[in-house]
Amino acid sequence: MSRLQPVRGTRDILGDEARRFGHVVDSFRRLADVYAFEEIITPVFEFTDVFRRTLGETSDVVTKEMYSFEDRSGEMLTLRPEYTAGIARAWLSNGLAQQGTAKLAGFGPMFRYERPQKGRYRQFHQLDAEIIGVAEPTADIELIAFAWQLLADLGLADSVTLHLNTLGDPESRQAYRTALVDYFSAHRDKLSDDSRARLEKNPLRILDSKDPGDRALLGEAPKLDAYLNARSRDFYAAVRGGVEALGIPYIHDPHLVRGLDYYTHTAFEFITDALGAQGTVLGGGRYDGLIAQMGGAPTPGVGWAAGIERLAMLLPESPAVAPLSILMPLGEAVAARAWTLARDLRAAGVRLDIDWKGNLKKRLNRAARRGARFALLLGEDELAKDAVTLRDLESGAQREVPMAALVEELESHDRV
RNA sequence: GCGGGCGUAGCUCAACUGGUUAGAGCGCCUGGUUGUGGUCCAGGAGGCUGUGGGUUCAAGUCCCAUCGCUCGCCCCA
Repeated sequence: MSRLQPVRGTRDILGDEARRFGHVVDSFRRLADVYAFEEIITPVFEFTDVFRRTLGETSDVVTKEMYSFEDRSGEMLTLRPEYTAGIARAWLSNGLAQQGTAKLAGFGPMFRYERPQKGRYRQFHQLDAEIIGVAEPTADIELIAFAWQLLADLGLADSVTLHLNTLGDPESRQAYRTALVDYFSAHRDKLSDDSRARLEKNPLRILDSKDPGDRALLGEAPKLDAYLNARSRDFYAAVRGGVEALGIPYIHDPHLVRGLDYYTHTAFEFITDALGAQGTVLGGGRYDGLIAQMGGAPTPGVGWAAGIERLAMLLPESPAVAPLSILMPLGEAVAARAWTLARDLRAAGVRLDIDWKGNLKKRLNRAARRGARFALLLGEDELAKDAVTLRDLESGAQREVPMAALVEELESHDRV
């Protein structure tokens, strides 16, 4: 047992959970296509530098939270902790700049070496959507529209809240940062230990501290609004205008921040209170500085990512499955016909399983407990007539149906 | 990396202050004779009590360590 357990923070997804997971992915892919995003599938691991360059050498993230290892040829590799860096790398590797704007969407496993919590695993899965090459707020709005429609399609419109903020352009952001450092430095003795460390490494993060003492200081703290230049103000106004035009409810959240320097302008998160401390279900923002920081020509970008497991957990109900039919061949003599019949029904899209084993009583019993809708009995009597006995497991009614008419018969019942 | 709670069949849980072959329900399998279900009856499989040490005549029960789960903190790209 001990050796057969999964690695810490990893897990098997099966049964109803797998159905929910699949439903989230299906909804995302359908909508990504409708919004005219191209699918992009990037490797699950990259050279460590790809992530290190985007995150900065000193951050906790690099030093203790990436799944890094050396391969046999001595290369330092890292299992991707997020999608964006890989997409940015792919954009550069493939010379996609030549094609102008790119709207890219993908999903898959991500890896972070951290202590598991509710809805937070070492291997988890994300949906991701990015627009690269558009400097205008239209891209931000389109991404939020996409995200909102996805959440609404999943039945989550009422259980999440959109939090929206701006970090301003680099000039505004820097001015604000300086003001914040000045302010908190003056109150250094009242800050929590954690926030004193943040003062050095990541002052914006003090704004979303959970420490009550820190929070008490926020009231008097400088507000970003006062430091936004005209360009930044206009940009944010345009994003808000778009979101409002679409009728998407949101709250302006001045404490919603991003720590890294390449983030600019828009930051947004869809948050639920149903998942404890891990309430963000979908988050994103603009990262105009990222591609330049990776070594490419300065290129604007916006995107978001969403945790598939978290979305799956929040689904109000299990996804519907198509009615299940079970073919029950009775006796050796009908085996060959059972195979061809099953093949034809499946080719026509009927969801069908075959139960070969046990007496009929056992088989009907099993079928009922599986929640099957129809039993198809094929014995020698039926074979002689080129028919099956079709039994409705809900009503108990049954009658003989010619094989040729089966597909139509099953489909008409599907709609009941 | 730090702190709190918890680990007994697939699942939900029992086992008096340490005391003999660790039990129950659900689920699963088989049977109750030939092709008609969810009920009922009978039987069966399935546990090195997470793992490794220690204390004791005796450990599921006490102690230590470790692994895992869980709720938070740090972090959240």
